[in-house]
Amino acid sequence: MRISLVAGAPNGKACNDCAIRDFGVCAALDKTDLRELEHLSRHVRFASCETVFAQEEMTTSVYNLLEGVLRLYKLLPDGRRQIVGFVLPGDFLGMPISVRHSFSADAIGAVTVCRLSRTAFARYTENKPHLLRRINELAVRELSQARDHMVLLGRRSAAEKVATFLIGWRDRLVQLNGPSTTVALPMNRQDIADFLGLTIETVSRTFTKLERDHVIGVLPGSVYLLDPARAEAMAAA
Amino acid sequence: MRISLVAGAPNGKACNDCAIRDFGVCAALDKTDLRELEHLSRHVRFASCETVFAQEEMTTSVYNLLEGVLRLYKLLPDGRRQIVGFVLPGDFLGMPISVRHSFSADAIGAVTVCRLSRTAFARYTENKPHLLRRINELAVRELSQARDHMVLLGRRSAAEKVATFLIGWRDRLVQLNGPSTTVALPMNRQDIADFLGLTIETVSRTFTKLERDHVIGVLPGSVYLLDPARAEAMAAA
DNA sequence: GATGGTCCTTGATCTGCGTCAAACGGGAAA
DNA sequence: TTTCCCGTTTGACGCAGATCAAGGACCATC
Repeated sequence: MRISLVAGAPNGKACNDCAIRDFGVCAALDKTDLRELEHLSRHVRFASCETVFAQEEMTTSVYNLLEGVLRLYKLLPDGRRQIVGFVLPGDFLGMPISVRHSFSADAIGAVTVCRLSRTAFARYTENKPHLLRRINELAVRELSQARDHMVLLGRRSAAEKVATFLIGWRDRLVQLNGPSTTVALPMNRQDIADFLGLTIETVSRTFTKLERDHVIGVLPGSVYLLDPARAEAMAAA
Repeated sequence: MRISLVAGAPNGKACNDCAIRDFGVCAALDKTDLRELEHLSRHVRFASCETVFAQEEMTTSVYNLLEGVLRLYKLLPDGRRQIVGFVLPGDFLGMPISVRHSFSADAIGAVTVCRLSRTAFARYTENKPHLLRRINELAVRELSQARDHMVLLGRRSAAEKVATFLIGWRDRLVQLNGPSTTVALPMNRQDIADFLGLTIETVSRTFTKLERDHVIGVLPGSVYLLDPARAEAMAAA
């Protein structure tokens, strides 16, 4: 975990030209609001495996992810890890329940975030019901995803877990980058295992099995879906 | 699942005298706001095992639980069930992500809910930033609980799951009713199993084992903690 | 008091996934 | 080219928890 690089403040037209302008939290804001927001935000870059914030740390900031991928995870005292989510560009990270973070976030590959002071952002939202509703909407969507993931963790087999993960991840990438035959997997096998409540060996074996069954093809850093329908069926049932 | 009984509209002082006045969503509202809200809400009672709403149904209402306990669950096509939460008085049920419910809610024992039209409530909240912030706060708290539960489902042993459940449930009841030596368990063993991602047999065996180890005492419909420290240690580690 | 139903517990056995251990493969450094 | 490293795969084996099956315990109804 190396020292993070702080980029300069976004220039005058930064927020308006932001890559995630139209689908992040900021989608709820008009040009005037955005101009005000620009003064509160700073772009910050993190190298692979750097920690954006850690469990138990004070929550001083909120974040929008601009580029790259983050993993969010919780650790048990004995070191067992559960990844509670992966964060993609446009996702908002800024609804701390308490003064301390209840999970850690670190970079999978290089990332850029848009960071804002938590208190300044709270003040900013205070009388912007449209923004509050937007944040609400995002929170509720995340809650819904969290519940879906509970079903996966509590009630699905290893093969179903892996298939569900691949389909879900593909759908998120498609929404971001448009259709593609291959599904990039920037996270490693251990991350996938800790997300699905499995071991790395079981994930690896399951990938191999799906490959033998001609459902997927496995490449370094990605997979491609040979039989999307089969994969979707496994994810649904 | 029998027909639900619709109680009369709350009388003039209902909202102000409401049992959950001070800790539900409505805690964010003053007397004037409450008076307005009264016209939008109806108390509805459900008998044990009646369904308040079901997965895939249209979301027409939002709810505050007044009395009793609800279970929230998702079903897989083949019937596997994951309970995603238990609802206690004061809890708010009203943040649908889409036009259809993504989970079902039904009564564990007799319950009373305060029901409001979803659209009327949305209109009501529109220019009440304090209420929006309150709803946000509740959503974020639920999200945090959901993530904790992911850790439990993905990374804990059966004994840890049961201990964590008992401690968590006790804490919620204490917050509601004050300290007590016994922990009421209105839900049955199958519910506990489906909440913890276990089978009913494993839950039963784990209760028996905790009793043999003098951690808990098991009674019909409740348990008491003989060694709360041991139970808490199992829940933490 | 008998009957049936529901929920819970217990025992015997099975199995999916975890654990332990070794080998593979591709990229970086020497 | 060789060596090392690290992420990944594969194999052998073990076990926590699932499955299958049989018994309680309690309660309502007759």
